[in-house]
Amino acid sequence: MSVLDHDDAKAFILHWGEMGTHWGVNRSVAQIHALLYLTDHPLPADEIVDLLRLARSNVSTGLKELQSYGIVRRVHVEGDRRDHFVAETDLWEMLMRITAERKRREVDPTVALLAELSARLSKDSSAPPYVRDRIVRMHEFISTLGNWYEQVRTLPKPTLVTLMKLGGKVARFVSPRKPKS
Amino acid sequence: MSVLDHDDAKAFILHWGEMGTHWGVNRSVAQIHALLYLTDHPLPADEIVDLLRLARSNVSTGLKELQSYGIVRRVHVEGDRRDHFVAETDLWEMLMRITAERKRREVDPTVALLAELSARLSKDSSAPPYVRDRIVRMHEFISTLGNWYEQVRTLPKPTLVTLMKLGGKVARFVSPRKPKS
DNA sequence: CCCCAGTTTCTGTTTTTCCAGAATATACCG
DNA sequence: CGGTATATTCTGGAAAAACAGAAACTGGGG
Repeated sequence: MSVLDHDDAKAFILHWGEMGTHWGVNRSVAQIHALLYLTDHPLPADEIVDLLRLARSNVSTGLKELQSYGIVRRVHVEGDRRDHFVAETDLWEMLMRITAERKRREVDPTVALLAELSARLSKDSSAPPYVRDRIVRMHEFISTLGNWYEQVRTLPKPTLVTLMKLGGKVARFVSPRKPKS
Repeated sequence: MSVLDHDDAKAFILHWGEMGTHWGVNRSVAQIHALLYLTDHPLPADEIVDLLRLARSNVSTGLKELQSYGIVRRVHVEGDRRDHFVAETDLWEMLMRITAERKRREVDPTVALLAELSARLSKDSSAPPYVRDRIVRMHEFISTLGNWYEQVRTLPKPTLVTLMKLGGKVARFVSPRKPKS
């Protein structure tokens, strides 16, 4: 008796797995996440193995990965020596943690590289000006996005929700010359 | 004589390629994009082949892909029968087009699936309530994000830039009870 | 201090993705 | 209407990623 008895749950897990592959997350990891997300009680690794038909080793690696994102955590279940796992179910929280971790892993190193290249290019008079210009602009752009993200991510969840519901209307605050039309 | 004579340009192109692989974009495609981004004049496919050491066929496929994202376009060069290609250099524009296309390709189908599953689960009394609940919440969440994105993306670029520079300060507009502290 | 359930790391295999070159198609010119 | 230059699609092989199973490790009992 598990969520996998339901075709809709199965469909969700499969889709989530595919989705993962399109965003650079391995299929098994995404499937494990989907399974835990749908389940309302902690699951031990063995059970994940049975349900998703994955090798024990992959489940172990996958769980480690999900924990490093902070969207799955180990919990202890009374009277069972095995580790059990549960997923974050607050979707805002989940999104924030995933984006934060991906920024750390991929965006930050990119910004670091761009900073280095920008610095070197500014001194190198043999570099074509348009190359320098484009690297510098890319650096500024990604840095700015990154800083914006770091600021926004610390806002309280309810504020974020409100802002999102506002949608395009936030623009009113910045361009007061443009009335409701 | 090309941008590839410069080590910094080379480094950028290689890094951009790797970056691609981490986000589900194939390395060649990302490299072609980086090369065109750094170059200040239209390049014909053959030249991309020489510069990046890729097969002609892959360059063709890659360019098609980049064009489908709308971040590279074909231009004609006086006195040359071959197609030439240039990349979008406005980074906001680039970001918007990439995100729009990825939403179309990956997020929209996901929302569609979630809608279907939600609908079916609401009628299926045999489904555990927590499964229904979690699918429904995921559906609402992603839909909301999607709608927010569609609204924001139509805002004029300068407005977006201003909003971004505001950073966390936008929160002031929504929670007026919290002064500057 | 040894045993054993539970977990992680390692290694060879399978699967998937990527890509070079060949084959095919399309546009342009005389 | 050929012929040539350019571009795209197809296909088999190479490279990379994912995975299963075995081996190694860990940490509580007894």
